[in-house]
Amino acid sequence: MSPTSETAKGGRRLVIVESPAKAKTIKGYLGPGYVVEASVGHIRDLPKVAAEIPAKYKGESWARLGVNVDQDFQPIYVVNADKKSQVNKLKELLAESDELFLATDEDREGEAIAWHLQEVLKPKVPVRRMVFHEITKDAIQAAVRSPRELNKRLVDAQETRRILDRLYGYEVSPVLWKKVMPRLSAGRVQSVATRLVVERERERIAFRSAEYWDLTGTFATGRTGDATDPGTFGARLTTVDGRRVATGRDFGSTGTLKEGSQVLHLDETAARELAAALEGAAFSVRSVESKPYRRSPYAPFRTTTLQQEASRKLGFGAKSTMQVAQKLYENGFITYMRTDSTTLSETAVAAARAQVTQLYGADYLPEKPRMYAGKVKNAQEAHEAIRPSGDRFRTPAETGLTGDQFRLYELIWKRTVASQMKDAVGQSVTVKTGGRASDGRDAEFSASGKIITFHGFLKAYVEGADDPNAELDDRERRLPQVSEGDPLTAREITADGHATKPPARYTEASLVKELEEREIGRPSTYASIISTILDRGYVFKKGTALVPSFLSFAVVGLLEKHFGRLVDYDFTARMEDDLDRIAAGEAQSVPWLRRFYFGADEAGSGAAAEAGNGDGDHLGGLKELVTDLGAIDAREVSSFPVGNGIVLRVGRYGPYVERPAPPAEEGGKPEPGQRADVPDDLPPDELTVELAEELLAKPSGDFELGTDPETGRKIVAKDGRYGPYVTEILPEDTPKTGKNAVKPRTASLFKSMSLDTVTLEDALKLMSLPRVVGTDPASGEEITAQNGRYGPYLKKGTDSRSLEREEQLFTLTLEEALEIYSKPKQRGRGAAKPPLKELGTDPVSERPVVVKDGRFGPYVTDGETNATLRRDDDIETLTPERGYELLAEKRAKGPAKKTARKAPAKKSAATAKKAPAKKAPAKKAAAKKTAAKKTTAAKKPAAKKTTAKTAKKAAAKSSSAADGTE
DNA sequence: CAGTGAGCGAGCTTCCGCTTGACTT
Repeated sequence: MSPTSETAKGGRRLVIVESPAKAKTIKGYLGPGYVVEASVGHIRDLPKVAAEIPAKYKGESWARLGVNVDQDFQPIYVVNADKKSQVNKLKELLAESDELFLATDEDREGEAIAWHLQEVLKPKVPVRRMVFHEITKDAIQAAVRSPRELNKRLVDAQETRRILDRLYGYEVSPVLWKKVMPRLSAGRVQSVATRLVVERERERIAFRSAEYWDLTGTFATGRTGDATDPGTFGARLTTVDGRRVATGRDFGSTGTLKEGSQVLHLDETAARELAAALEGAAFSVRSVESKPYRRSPYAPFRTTTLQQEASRKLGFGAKSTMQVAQKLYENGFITYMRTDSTTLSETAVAAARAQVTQLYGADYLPEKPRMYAGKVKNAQEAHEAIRPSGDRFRTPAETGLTGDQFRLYELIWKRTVASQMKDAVGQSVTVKTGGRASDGRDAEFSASGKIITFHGFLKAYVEGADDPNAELDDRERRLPQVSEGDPLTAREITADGHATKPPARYTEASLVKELEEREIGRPSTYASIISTILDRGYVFKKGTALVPSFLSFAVVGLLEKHFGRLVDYDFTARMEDDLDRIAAGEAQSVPWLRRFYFGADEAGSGAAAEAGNGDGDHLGGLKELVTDLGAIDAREVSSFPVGNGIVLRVGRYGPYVERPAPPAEEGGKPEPGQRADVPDDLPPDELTVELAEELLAKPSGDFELGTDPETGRKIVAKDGRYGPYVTEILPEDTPKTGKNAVKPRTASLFKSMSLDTVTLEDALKLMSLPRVVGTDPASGEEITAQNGRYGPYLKKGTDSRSLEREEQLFTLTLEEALEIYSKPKQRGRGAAKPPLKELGTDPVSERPVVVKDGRFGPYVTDGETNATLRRDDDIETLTPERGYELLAEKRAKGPAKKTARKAPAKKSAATAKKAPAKKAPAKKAAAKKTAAKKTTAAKKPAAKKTTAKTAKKAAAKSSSAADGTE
């Protein structure tokens, strides 16, 4: 039953694959009668943001998660916004078809995509599941002939994974917003990736270097060198009086020899003395040892190895490697680039072998094709290895490619061809030579060389190495032809000093490699994992190295301490095992999720046994961990001792060092202590006590403006929490506490001024504020002009009036001031402003509805209920109906939310009232500074949010403090 | 992380895995 005979019957089939490029290729293999279209990846998912949650679930407590945790973790699926048009297209095509083939990838995600397609398209025609692992005509036609059923268990496993990731991400991230900084994130993959980078940095910080010395000698045979025999060779000192000389490997991370080590540790003096004593000594060859050398080619590329090699050889980052590969794939030059398989199809093997014979000759071709078994533990092998496409590989020159695409193609081509070539073989030789020093000590030197007699695959491809020294591995090194007993002359013997080095930082490529080995992440996500941790500010790049920020130390520290199980390196691996059992029908999704989320209280229950990833009797669920946050001390998780009593703290505006002030006297207010900003890009292992002292001694970012001629004090301009300001430096002996405390005069810059242009004159003028404008003849009260939180204002006793312009602080006359005071106080600029739009009368409250502009942007109000416009709403096009709808929504959820929130806050009712007062100050300046520091998008909302969280935190803190004293 | 004087509506951030264009700079 060939496809063509089916066509003759007039049946029309719709085949859906994941990728458009794949659809194009397959179309050619199936011919007429088949319509091949792509789903373009997943088409449905849990709602990502609040706006995507269907209205009917909006009031539910779990709606935020998109998963009904109270009812068997029922997920809410919505068609992805960017896939709606594609889904419609598929629906139309299906309407004209007699049969549907779901030909998505044969792995967990692919099976799920097929299931979602079936759910969304609701086909009325027969549905078949069709799978293939290579895109060749034979494979595709065979796949069409032998379809199978959808594997619902595999879909269950995927859904379980999806829900777990959602619960983890959307429950733990908010903990970070509350305890560290808004907009941060946590997730099964990114948090472990960040932890790896942080732990490596911790090792580097703890590392103590060791210095050790040895000798290098140049030995001559007495013969003149030629092409096959160099005549001389270099060798390194290995033993003295039979005792091995220490090398880097003999030292631990503490800078001392490893426990129980018997090796000889030479320092500079000892090395130089020995070198001198060996001068003129007679040497001879003690042994010549020859071993066969054999090396097999590397497996063809999969995603991670491609990323590693492109990084080492071409200097590409993971993201650009994938972008270039995507182009090559789309234009038909290579097979699919997101794969965990190293398997080549039969066609590919044949093509590679043909090319080996053609380019290198039959001598380089092994008798049988080489097979590469998958080394990746959780590999799903839905695709082939990454290789040149087609049944005949185009040489790089034949492709007509240029630039990065050419270079990446060449790399892939070489690696693929080399993978079907013979081993490289040769001999490795070790020559030992010894002599007696003038002081009687015996010194032995060793040299090793390698001769390759048959290059095999090395003709085509040599793998790059992260460590440049290791790259020499594949190179030849010839030693002179010597035999035991041959006399040698030591031409030169030099003492060399070495130091042990801390473990290297991860690069993008080595981190991806580590993640793959630990079964964390998938080929389609490796590049984006890097992007995520870079975007969040958890790591930054210094050259190719990934350096963790202090922020990541705080975040990882918190997660390790309070969510240890979730950032365990084996968490994902265990999850994979459990998912496999779900896919095999040996375990159930719901009990597994229940145990993860609600914990397992009933010991030995079926659920506990099935989840299988805990060790204790009682396993606290995620929900419990994120509900009770009292145990997480925000200050503690963001503080790290540096030494000398100095603490590094991660603040909302970046890292800073602090030397806490001495404890406050009885009843006195604690002093803030001495602080200094730490550059955002300072690698944590470079923050020494010395550097911290230096930073504290010379606060960074100060602009010295000069000296106040009247007081002799230094005047500086700084960037503070509330924006740029000027202040004076008080003499060291000024009392800062107690009764006679003197505070420095400070003043915010006017908006027209900037830190780098402000002059001493400006500063002195600003610091002269508040200015006495005059006395109100009516009351005898003094009227002053000053600059405050809300801008310039006049003050008379407790009565204040805002001024329009900052300059008025200096120019306003008493008459003008009295004029202002003669008018009633104008409250709030919003009140004076006319509404942005009038919408008519609300059907429920029967009040006029208008759109106003407020602190949080435009909102609709009927004078009683207020509702902020949503992201998609536009003032211009907003209809009255939409306005009523927003108000109705707000009325519906308003009271429910209030009671829900009040319940846990009972204890702190008294302190909670104070919070709003504290809330305001940080607002304006926080916005400014955040905007200045962060270059990423969406600055304003982030800064505004800070306010609320800070206030809440303050309230929470004071309440817990109060609890403590009871 | 400076220190001041009012009053006003919250809503959103975030996960991992599949896939590409459609957007704007």
